[in-house]
Amino acid sequence: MHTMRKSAYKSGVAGKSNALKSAARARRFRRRLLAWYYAHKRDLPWRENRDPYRIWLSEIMLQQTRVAAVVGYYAKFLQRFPSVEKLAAAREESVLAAWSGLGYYRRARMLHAAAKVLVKAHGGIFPNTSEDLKKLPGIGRYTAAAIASIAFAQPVAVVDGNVERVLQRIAGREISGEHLWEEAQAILDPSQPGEFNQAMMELGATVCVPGQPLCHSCPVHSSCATRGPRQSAGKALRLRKREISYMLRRKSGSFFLVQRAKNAKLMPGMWELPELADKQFGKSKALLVLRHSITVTDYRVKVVEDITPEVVLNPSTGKWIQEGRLAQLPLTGLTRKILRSLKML
DNA sequence: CATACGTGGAT
DNA sequence: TATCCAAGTAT
Repeated sequence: MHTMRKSAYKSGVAGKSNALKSAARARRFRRRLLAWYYAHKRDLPWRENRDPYRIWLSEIMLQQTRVAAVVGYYAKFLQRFPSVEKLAAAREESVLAAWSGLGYYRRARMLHAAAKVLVKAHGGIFPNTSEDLKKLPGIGRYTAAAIASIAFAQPVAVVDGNVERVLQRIAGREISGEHLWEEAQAILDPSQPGEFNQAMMELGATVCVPGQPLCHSCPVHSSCATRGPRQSAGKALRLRKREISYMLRRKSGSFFLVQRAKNAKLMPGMWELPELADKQFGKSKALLVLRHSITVTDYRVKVVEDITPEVVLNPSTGKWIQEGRLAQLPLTGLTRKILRSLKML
């Protein structure tokens, strides 16, 4: 049996929620939500068991990433790194290669770093409390609570984007910062925290969605103060626009690729097609033009055939890579997308 | 507390 | 086409 830390859930024990004003209402909410969850939950691969390694991996992959995008990566990653020991023993480049295309590559580096800590300092055994899990690289407050509740049944609530939206709609008002965590903890069913947390997120992801929520299908609509769209507090951040061109050099089954600087802020150490100097955009015939956005910039991307190499920005870091080796290399998502568009991957 | 970090599907 | 935004974390 694991040790509970008072600080981790003290605010919830009294069951004081502003969103659900009485204990009776909170109980009804829990009962209806969980009944709905058991009947409607999606059959997802990380719900097969409570293996903390599998739960952990799923939670890291799901950070800011849709379920649909994760499912395929999850299966392949588990096949490649079936245990925390295997992951810890791997080279970082292999881990990044398995992550290539999923985005937010820092997650993969921190996952790898955390695996090494787990094996070296914890004998490969996962801490079973939110507080201790949070000490590992890449595990913040949300992920720590998710793993602790799902894998170890620790009664700690999670707050992610889904839970935040559900709580706001239920309460019918803005809730922010620490108050969100207090509300979530107050509503949590402490007897089945992992299922309850997942039920809240499932509701937010499939019913209580942004925009037009499916209130007619909602198991807790009678508890809800909003029952409809919220006024969006839209903080539309403008994407910068930029043009960029890459060169495709191909020779007897090999591609010429360059490695990004190890200390680059964006995708350090990952491999991509050689980039051409800015002024080269539009000067030669495009093999392919596509759009691609990377965090805060919206790129118009042009891929040209092999032309004068002196306009290549960073040729010295380049290498000829055999076609068959591409899968083992940490390619950027954009490079992957380009090669796939050209049927070369 | 604001910002950067990737990508692709939904609206 | 343009914008939103998804099971967040680190700085």
